[in-house]
Amino acid sequence: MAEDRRGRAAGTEAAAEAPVADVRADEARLRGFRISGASVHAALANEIGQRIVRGDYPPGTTLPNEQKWSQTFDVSRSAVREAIKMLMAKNLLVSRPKVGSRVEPRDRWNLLDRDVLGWYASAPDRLKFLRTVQEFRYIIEPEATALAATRRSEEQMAEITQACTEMGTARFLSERTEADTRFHVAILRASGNELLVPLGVLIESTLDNLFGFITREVNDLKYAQELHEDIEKCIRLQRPEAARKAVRRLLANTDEIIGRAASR
Amino acid sequence: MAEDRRGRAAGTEAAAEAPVADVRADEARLRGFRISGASVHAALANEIGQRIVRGDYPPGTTLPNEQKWSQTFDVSRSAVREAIKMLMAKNLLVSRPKVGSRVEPRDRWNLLDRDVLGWYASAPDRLKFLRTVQEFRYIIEPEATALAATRRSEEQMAEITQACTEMGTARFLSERTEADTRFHVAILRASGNELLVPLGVLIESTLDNLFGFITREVNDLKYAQELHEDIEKCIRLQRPEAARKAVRRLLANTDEIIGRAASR
DNA sequence: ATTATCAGATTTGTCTGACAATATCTTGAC
DNA sequence: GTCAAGATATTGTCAGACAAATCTGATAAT
Repeated sequence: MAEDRRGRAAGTEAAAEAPVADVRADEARLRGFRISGASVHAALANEIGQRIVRGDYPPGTTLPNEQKWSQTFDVSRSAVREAIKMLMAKNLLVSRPKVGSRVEPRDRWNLLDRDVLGWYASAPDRLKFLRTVQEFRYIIEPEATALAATRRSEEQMAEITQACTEMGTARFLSERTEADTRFHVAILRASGNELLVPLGVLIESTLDNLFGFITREVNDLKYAQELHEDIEKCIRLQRPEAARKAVRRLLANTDEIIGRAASR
Repeated sequence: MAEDRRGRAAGTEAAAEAPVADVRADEARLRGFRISGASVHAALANEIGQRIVRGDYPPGTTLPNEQKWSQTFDVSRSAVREAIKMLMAKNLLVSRPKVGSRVEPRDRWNLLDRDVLGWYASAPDRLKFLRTVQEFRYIIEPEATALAATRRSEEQMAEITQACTEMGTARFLSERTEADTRFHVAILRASGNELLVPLGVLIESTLDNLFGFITREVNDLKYAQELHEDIEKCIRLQRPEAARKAVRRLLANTDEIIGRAASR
């Protein structure tokens, strides 16, 4: 039901023979994304972005040209172009006339972008990724929380407190994870430094990745909840130094969970 | 000259009369960007993005529709769409059929993106921006440098050293600033944590903004150079704690320069 | 009176086909 | 061998059409 679409441009001739199976698979993958509600260009950006981050097209190489993509996925060139523009906006590639779209060196990628981080997180070695994020959190979160302890407004405090209690009363793990994320992001917002807020994607990514690991021990959840409440209390009482330490304890706990997952 | 832009919700007919002059001005501005080498969609993304960050279209409001942009700037709808897709990729807006493109809340913006940061930096209050970035650097750079001191490879060390010496021998301020940026970014790379690298844009932004302030005192440059060399030495000798302190001294010096500029 | 359903209108989404601009590569002249 | 001019491939830009989604308001049913 999908193969009949291929009718359009059998192209010149060469590409038509060999990659038939591949093309089928590509289409299937794209359809798979599309039915998940996204538009064509979004699904394309997702697919191509994932391939780049995954390493299918290493930095410095040029991607297939627009017409090729358009044939491969049986979509219009406009859709391909819009997808590529999105990836350009994330610094994954640059494109110039006649030369095509070249993958940028990794250290230019906008790794702290939600999508890019998502593609990056789905890389083969998740544990390594998690450890990198955790190291980053060790740098950011204690200081951000200390700032929050001194600068938070009452509204911000209320958000933090609410997220914390909702973590405790959540009845599903998904619900709890959502509140957990909200808790940490609220702290970043309360830090009073706008530049810290975008780093919330890192926390989101960590917790989403961790999602598969936890659930096991009830005691773990209980202890983690205590650690969160400690942090909430430090911010409420405006104790920056204590807040720093409380956050470090929580991160250490998270590290431990990751470590246990790694040794399984 | 900003209040007349507010023609938006004038709705169906009112908007047609008044903004004739504006349209001219808009076109002129766009041409101005275009002759600076960029493509149409890039120039458009720049213009619209800047307007959003500047606050012309506050979060939650709906932008003019695609046809309106296309008329205003006398470009094709495709170009507008590609520009908007770029801004979507930076989380500045979301667009849905029939409802239009809505500006996202500020805390969803990808503030650590190079372009967004650039637009943000050109806001009315540069000093405030600089102070925010500096606070962020205080959090990140000492730790990143400490990590670099323990983990740097020989190649990475060479890069750092080279950038440092080139800072010293630079004959133009622009050259020096470039080497300065390269120095700090090399340290981030050497930290061994990939997530730190994208934060280089912050340093780049700071130094670019500072560009207008310095030059004055030769002694300042000399002292700053010493501070950089201290950092280089700490990394070379693998002294993380000393590196942390050296970076804090440099940041304090930068703060002082900013403070002096502020009081003028 | 409130809710449910449907028709119409508006805006983005997608496709198509054409031509322009640009950079690379090739060919030819010197 | 070097340099210049042209061929060529690829993105950039444009115009116009239709599809899909969703908001609005009107009408009908409970």
